Amino acid sequence: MVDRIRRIPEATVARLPVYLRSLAELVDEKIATVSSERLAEMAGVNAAKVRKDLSYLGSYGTRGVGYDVEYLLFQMSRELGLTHDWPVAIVGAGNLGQALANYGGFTQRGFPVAVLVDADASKVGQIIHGVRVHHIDELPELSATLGIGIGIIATPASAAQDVADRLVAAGVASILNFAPAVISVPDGTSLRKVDLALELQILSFYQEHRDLESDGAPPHQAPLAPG
Amino acid sequence: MVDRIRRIPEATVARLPVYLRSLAELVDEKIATVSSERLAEMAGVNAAKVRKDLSYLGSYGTRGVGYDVEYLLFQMSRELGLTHDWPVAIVGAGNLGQALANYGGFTQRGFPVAVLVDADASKVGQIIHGVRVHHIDELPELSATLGIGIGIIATPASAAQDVADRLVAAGVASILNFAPAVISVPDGTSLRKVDLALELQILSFYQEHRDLESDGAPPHQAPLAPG
DNA sequence: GGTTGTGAACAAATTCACAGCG
DNA sequence: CGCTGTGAATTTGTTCACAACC
Repeated sequence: MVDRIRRIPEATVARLPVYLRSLAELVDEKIATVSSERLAEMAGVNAAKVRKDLSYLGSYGTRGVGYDVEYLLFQMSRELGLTHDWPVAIVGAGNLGQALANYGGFTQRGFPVAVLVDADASKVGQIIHGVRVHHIDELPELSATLGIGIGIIATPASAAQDVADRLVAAGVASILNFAPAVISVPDGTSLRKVDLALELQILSFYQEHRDLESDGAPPHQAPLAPG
Repeated sequence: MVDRIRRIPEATVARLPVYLRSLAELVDEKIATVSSERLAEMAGVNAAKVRKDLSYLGSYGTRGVGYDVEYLLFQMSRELGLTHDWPVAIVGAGNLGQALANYGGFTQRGFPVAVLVDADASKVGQIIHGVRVHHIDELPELSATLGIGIGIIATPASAAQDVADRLVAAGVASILNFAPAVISVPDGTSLRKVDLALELQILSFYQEHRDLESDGAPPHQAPLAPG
């Protein structure tokens, strides 16, 4: 495979972290090699998809043998940009923001919560789960000083667009939005959304339509969001 | 359009709640009619997609005019199964579970948190944000008594599969999994996943690859997860 | 023999473009 | 005339099936 213009499909990018997690488990179990079949089982997809996905990263497998777990883990980490930490800022120190600040999974996976930010002056100065709350007006300085690469919006929907604008203005180029609102960002800014109630509404649809269908509707299997 | 065998594509189902939210905003603003163009703008998609999506629900628009907001809202609610409440059980009364129990957005959108469930006996009996914690062994009775339709897994990854099995055994047919683990459920059970760290890892990829591409890579625009 | 890597076939989703209708 | 509804075209994603290779 020629090494040029390897644009990785969005659907594949969305699955790479799942493979990564599976590989990390294999490392823990001291397993040195893994087949696409085994990896597929762990990731909850099929083997052809695993092979196709991994092929976008390069030819890192060995025919007749499988993939070297550690080597593949390293290559994938590199491709995902996970060889260094990405400090994040959480905007909104309410219930959700506080819970996220306390969620160990972020730091553990290389996304230390460097700062909490809120518009409410009475919250500023508090230390929540070891993270200091700053006023949102300080975002530009904080962003530069702490090297914030990712902003998490955990505010009410009504504030979300304004917060997004401020994050962008502060130089934060990646945003994860938990507010139940559609927000828009300029080209060059990455945006993903997590809408909790929306997920339940989707489940509601499939529950409501369960065995209403006469003929072999597949049970609902949510794939990972592309992107 | 004949009314038979209207199977709605997964990608469409995943967008319906976004349209629903937009319609609710229009109702608040006392706006009676809306064009696909306007709705598209609010939902952050394009107009052709809105029209195609809505066409799966039926022919509810009027050519030359647009869609009646209230009528469309009603039809969509009905299709999504949101004309009645869906009580949910949250499994795992740790940080995340408690935060979710306290998240007003669920109840407000028709998903009241009826019960928190945990394996830790010392947590049982506590009232967290108005919700009583029960032992996980009580799941079958709770499920039946409270009419639980949806279970939310907010446990560590290591417990997730076991919890899923217990939910299924208790008759809960829809599961939303927050644990960073792949879980499998039998046919007939709906499953969706929200993996917080995974979203950040995807953002990391696009941040790492920003303007590495020579020629017109589109900026990352995360669509909604199909399903 | 066993497993990868990948073209080719297939399926799903998106977008175009315009006929149809109010 | 304006906007919906939808076939057709296009793009994106998945799966198949097998040649290539260890």
